[in-house]
Amino acid sequence: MQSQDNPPGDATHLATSVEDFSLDTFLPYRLALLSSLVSRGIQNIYAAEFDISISEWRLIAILGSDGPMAANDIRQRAAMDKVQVSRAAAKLLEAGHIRKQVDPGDRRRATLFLSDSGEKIFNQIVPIALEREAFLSSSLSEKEKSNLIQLLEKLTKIAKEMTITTY
Amino acid sequence: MQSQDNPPGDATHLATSVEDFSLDTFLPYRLALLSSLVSRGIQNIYAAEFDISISEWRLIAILGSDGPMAANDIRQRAAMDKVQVSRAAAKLLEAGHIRKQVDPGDRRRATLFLSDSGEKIFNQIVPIALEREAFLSSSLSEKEKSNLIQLLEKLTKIAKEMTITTY
DNA sequence: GAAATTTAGTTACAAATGAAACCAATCGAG
DNA sequence: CTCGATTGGTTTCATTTGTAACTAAATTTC
Repeated sequence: MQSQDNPPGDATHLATSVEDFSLDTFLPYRLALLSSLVSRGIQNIYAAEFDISISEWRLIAILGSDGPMAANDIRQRAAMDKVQVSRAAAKLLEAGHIRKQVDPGDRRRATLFLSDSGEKIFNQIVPIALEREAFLSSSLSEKEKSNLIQLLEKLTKIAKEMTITTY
Repeated sequence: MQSQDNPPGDATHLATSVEDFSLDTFLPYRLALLSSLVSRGIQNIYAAEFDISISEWRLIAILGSDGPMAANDIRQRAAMDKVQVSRAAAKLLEAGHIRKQVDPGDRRRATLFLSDSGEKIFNQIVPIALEREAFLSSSLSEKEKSNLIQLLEKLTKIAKEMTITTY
């Protein structure tokens, strides 16, 4: 039984009743599907060309665009959990793409920053990332793009409220 | 150096140059962040109340809304890979939430369908899922919602083309 | 100023995931 | 027929991830 304003096959309306339910219009599923497709594509590139993972790339991206900061700041900035950050940092340190300088005032903290090779990777990856992003969103108009980011932002805000996280 | 039409702090415009680059406006990151927040929230509910994972829920959702089908059809329908489907099906079989009937014409194939307990879970979860979805998208107008689904659909189509998958 | 608490970050272990190899049934060309 | 290729699905193994426990430094409390 379909309601009047949710005609069958119209994937642009969210379902409101059990009878209407379909994964196709179920927002969490659509998001998960798209995100996994996109991430996978990107991951392959980063892994093949630079031998780094997505979370390592995130650290590089943050340190590259925002400048040096402590692991904990990265955690907040990128909504990663501390284990993720710690692991990514450990790998990047070992690979020599970042360095750490222990804060003399508080020896628990250490400021992380890109090494020369880290800078280099950042400068190389950004254009590739932007190019892929451009291609991905090539079917959208400028207006649609900004619209999308705005919508995602709204949803993210609510999703954060709904989840009890340590982020 | 910011370009004229990408003012700093305006998260609604995608970056176009290395100087502009920020994770905040990087679509793949925004998607990954939102998707992981949403999935995590949902996963907790499904796990706590029904002891099933996200992929198991997907099988139930598909079998519940589209009716019985073979594992391979589920794979296509839900853009899951065959290992995922196989594992989810194995667990659901063991838990007694689905059953399988081997196709006598082609003994490699088997049709999967919900058992009574599977039906029950489906009927219980759908309202919860829809409620959460409604809450998640409560900050969006009807128009924005349908807009969003449409945009996600466009992106998904392109993302699929960009990725060489077995899906 | 010693004991309890909090904060920053790491480590350890279990569960989830991904890639590739694998098995078994069917199809299809010669 | 029959031997190679394809299809449907499972298993194996290595890597990733998530949760919780843990260390070490700093801060607070009494």
